[in-house]
Amino acid sequence: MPRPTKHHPERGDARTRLLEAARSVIREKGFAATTVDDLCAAAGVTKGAFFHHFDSKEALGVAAAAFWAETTAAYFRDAPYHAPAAPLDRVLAYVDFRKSIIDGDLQEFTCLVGTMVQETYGSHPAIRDACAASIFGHAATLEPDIEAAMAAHGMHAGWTAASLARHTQAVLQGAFILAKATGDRAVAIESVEHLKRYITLLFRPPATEAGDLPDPTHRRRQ
Amino acid sequence: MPRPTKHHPERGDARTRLLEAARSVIREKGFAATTVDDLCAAAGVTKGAFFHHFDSKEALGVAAAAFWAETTAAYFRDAPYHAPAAPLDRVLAYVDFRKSIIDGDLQEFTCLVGTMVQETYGSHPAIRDACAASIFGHAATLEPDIEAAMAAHGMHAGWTAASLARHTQAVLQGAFILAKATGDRAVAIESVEHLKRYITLLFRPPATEAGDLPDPTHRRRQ
DNA sequence: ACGAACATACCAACCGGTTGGTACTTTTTT
DNA sequence: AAAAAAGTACCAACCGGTTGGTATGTTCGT
Repeated sequence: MPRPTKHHPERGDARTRLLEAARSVIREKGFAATTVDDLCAAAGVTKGAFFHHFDSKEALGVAAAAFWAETTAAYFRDAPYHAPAAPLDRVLAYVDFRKSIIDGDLQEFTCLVGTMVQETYGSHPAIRDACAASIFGHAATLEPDIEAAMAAHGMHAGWTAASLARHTQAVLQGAFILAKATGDRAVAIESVEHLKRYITLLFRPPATEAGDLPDPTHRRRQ
Repeated sequence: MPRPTKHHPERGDARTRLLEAARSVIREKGFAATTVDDLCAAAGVTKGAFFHHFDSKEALGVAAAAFWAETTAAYFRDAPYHAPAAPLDRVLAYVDFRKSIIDGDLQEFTCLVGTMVQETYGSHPAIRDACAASIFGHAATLEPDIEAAMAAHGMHAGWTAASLARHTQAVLQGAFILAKATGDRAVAIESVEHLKRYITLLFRPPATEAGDLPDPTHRRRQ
């Protein structure tokens, strides 16, 4: 492959191409099983270029997690689920959106950092931290809507907005694992539907026992 | 290290020791990053013994998943959560039990097959299938109690007992990932508590509007 | 005696990382 | 403004340790 870049390359520089290659190859094979040569071949660069941009394979892992955090943040920031006026509807629209993007091949909808952190949490703390920042940074973007929904429904629950936000990510990560095990995304979609049902039930006022007075601070919405 | 086995070894034969070593080492480092030498060292055997019992590293992965399925099946079969008389209480007791065993170090409570399947689903179908059998085999043990609970509560839900059983496993697998990312099991416990809340809400009769009569057959929609 | 259960020694391929170099751009000096 | 110096981006070839796997024993129970 003749040099595609003349330092004003048309298809991105080597660093970006390596990060994009890492995104797809690591999602398919995992971090440890992905060799530096794999990444170089997928990116169409040589090893020299790899180690020019990254001090080590571990450094690439950290950069790949950061790259993932950036690109997904932009993707979700521009996604349509922020439109609904009611905060609870935005939360539910997020879940629906996550469900809708479980489509195509496994390596297209699964989570790079969820995959990587399982392999690296013990041996590569730097990668683990970068993955954690991506996961919990994304979870944190859900908190304002959840908190607003809790306020709008006058809830004083035994759980926090932050913990529910984290739980949504746990369900998604677990759904990806089950999908990888079956090779079928249906089982992932199923779990996301359970998650949506959970959130719906959380914000539904409790059943009134005979003799109970409905709590007027529990506003219902549907 | 002088030979510890005299063919009636006191601490198990080489095959079992290798499987036990695989259980702990792979949970810590992942499948790909675990070398055959790692396993031999942890088991206190030589490579000759390894390849006497397993045709390849992949074959060990399959056997480790099967070993995991067997040992966990026995562990859960004898666990105390089967005691409650009411089926829903047994389901909730299962969730409580899973919560209670999230204790100690990460590699002691996380799931071997959940870790392995992420790395191997693309490259080692045999391991993936063995992992899937373990996960969904365990999920299936929950179905009778869930089904009995649905019947006892007269539910006609938009979800099946099997799908809820699978969802519990998704939540657990996701909880393990988050725990690995933070290094703190608290976030895993939190998600299991959300799961318990979900199941509780699922089986709670819907809110009654003012003037509504509680429906004795707790109909469910959606 | 014979096969199952190990051990020892070894290998070829592979893998992360290095070396030394080229082409091009930017900055500094004059 | 031109030349010199320094820096960036990348490449091809190479290196030494590691890895999964093998070939060939040796021990032990029956």
